[in-house]
Amino acid sequence: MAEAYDFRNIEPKWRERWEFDATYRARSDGRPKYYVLEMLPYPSGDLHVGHAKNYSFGDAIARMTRMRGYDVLHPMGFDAFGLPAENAAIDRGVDPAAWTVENIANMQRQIRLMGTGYDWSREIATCFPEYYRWNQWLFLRLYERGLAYKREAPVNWCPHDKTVLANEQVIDGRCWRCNHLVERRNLSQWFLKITAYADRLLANLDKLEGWPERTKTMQRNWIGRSEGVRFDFAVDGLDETVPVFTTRIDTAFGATFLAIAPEHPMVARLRSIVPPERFDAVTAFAERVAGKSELERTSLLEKEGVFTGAYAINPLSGARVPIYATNYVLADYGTGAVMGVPAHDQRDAEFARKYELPSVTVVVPVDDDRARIEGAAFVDDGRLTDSGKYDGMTSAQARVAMAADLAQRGLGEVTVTTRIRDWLVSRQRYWGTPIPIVYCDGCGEVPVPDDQLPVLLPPGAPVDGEGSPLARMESFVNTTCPRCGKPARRETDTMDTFFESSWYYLRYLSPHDSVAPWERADANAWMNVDQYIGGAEHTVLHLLYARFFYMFFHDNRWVGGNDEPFERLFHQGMVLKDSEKMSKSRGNVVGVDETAERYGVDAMRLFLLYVTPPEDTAEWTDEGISGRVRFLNRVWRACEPLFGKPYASDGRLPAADEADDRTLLRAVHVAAKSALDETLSRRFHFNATIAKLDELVNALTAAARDRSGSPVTAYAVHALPILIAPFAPHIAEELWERLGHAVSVHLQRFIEPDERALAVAEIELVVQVNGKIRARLAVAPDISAERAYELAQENPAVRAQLESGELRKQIFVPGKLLNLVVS
RNA sequence: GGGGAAGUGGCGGAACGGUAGACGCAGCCGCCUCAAAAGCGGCCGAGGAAACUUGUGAGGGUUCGAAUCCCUCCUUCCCUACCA
Repeated sequence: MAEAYDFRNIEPKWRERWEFDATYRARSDGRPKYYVLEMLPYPSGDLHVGHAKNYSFGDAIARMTRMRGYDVLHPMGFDAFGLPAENAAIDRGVDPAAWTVENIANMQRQIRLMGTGYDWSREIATCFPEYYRWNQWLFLRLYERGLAYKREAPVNWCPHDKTVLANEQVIDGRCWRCNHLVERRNLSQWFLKITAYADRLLANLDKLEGWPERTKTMQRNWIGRSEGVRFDFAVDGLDETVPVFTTRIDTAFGATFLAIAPEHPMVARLRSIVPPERFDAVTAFAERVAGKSELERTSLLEKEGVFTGAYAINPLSGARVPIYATNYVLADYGTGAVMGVPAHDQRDAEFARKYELPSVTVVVPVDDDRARIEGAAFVDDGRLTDSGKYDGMTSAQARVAMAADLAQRGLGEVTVTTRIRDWLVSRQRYWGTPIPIVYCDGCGEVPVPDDQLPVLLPPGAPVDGEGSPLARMESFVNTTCPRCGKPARRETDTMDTFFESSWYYLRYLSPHDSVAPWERADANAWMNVDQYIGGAEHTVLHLLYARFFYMFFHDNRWVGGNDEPFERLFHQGMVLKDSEKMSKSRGNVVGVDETAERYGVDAMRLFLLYVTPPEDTAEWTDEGISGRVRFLNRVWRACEPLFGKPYASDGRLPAADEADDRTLLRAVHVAAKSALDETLSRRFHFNATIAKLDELVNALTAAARDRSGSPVTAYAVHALPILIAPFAPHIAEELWERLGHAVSVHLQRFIEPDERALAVAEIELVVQVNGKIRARLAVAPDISAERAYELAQENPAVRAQLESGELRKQIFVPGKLLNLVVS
């Protein structure tokens, strides 16, 4: 009995060889470049088959592209700063650096175990000074241009743990660790001015043709550009105005109150003109609302408010309306104040009903037959009424006219408001990049000079969850002012880890550079990322931040080409087990280690690519992967007869005269064409390609029974390792070697689909009568319409149908079908 | 409330206006075997003995022809959410 396919020996053997031979290193040798990248992973725990799906997919694309003659850059690294390491430190007293290094080692081992073809010579880990010094360098460049700045902002603060919490660490308004109510505190925070790029981030989306439409839509919504009018309400009895923003200025005559955020600066200034008890009530309400986390505050459906005791004058209608402090107006969107129009805004309607404020209809539907829903505001455009000189105008006309009038009176202007806010990048945390700023009593805020970078993250900080560890390290805090040399204090906040991941794709290009984060020449050579792969959960955060950074780099001429980093984007789907997301708490995690040990890596990779199209959610089943193990065994047996016979095929297309040979030859090229088509179309539906490989192996199995010695069989056997190489790299390499080849199968050219091999001698021509199939005729592929019609008439079933009426029309699709229209 | 994606056999899926269900999983039958496993061959949407009829969430439309394009509705999943 011949030797069976033994993945336990074969797979590790080839991984070592590839590593030793640097098989997957990008060469920069003049071939066209291709940069394929999976999103920078966080090195957490063990990999499961969900991760494996992502890596199998990216690796298949990289391998296919390399075999098509491209110089492929496919790097890997680790997003190594962040909370899990710090939490491990807090909970178990371990050193975050040691914990992270250990995790990286394990994850590297597992990624290598998968046989992925990364260029490890370019590996990065963001927690090392060689990387994060460039974070600091980039931060300083942003700072110099006014794009990084510090201001007071409300953050989640746990009074018990004395620390700031991320939004996701606030559960039902309480601290996830100690369960104390979280407060919102105004703290001085660092921001990046992404809003300065809002218009460009939005406009450029139209150019990103290789991005999924839904991702672009989500980014558009996130940026949330609204065109409207900003105009001023005068406060009655006070020489002050409250600006409001609205997209529906046409409803201005329907404003029956003015709603302002409790944090609005006007609240304090009303003290002099309102009764003291009203002022106290407003202050109490503001404190109550402000103490709540944004999460809790916005998830409250009930609208609440307090009358301030003051009134404002509507500049258009002249109406005097009460000013309310409310919980549903956000302080940091628009102007923090809105005109309340119960008749034409659903939120205002709910608020007005609760506080018994009047509703005045000023827009009526143009076609009145639409059924009105009781209690609902009429929010559509219509025709104006009870709006003074604007009566009779359409909403669109009124918007123009009112904006013009306000502008002329100097009381308002057409303006644009965006939903996106500046990016809060400072964290009162330890395990991150120190922000390179020094505070000096004499000089103020002083940036650390480039030649003093990196500001090292000091070891041995008190990481115990009791507030900012760096702030409690005297040795870190105390320094000298870079400007005047006097004693000064360091900034003790660290950066959000999204900072690192906003530019890492450039560091791969010059990974060991010690004079710049990357070389412009390298960026010119490799950017853009041709294919970016990652989960849809990063749609608005990472992908927006990275685009913002890249625009900044482009504006500074640090990169050439266009101002978008990612040419094409692909969101891979998840892998479920028992129809549920894999998680430790559910106990349904299918690990990479166990799966590789049990079934082999190649079978795992094949199954993950085969079970669904890559963008779909897949379901893990043990039966499913068993099918791929069977497939690989069949592949092995098909090739086995030619082991050690290097001259059985020279790889050139053999003549195929017999029908069986032609079928086999065709199966080879159908599979090759599928792989190529899926790659070129960027659908990457390799599940369809692998199905064609199944058919090829079925054909080979049949051939082995009948005529194992034919030149076409030998050709197909030699083609098979090349065809499966992108998907099952280990077995492909082993077979290739056993078939007598010395150079890696992964450095071979992929099989170019050949028209002669794809051609068939005979096709089945479908004959329809009035669209219903009545016959299938075996004919030559190039049969003419006339001849097809003649043959169709000879067919009894067709003839019977034709007799039922008169032939009106013939539709002939060459090589496919003939449709006869009879009536 | 807003946005997006998707509904095809027992299951995963294939079919980018032209033969619906490729390929695989599960199941059934056979060969091989003392037997089992593995392997190999065959069957496998529904109704029907067959001819044939019917069938891609529901309904309508466009077309010689629709799973595919358009409209209405239903269902599921994902994202987002008091954004004025």
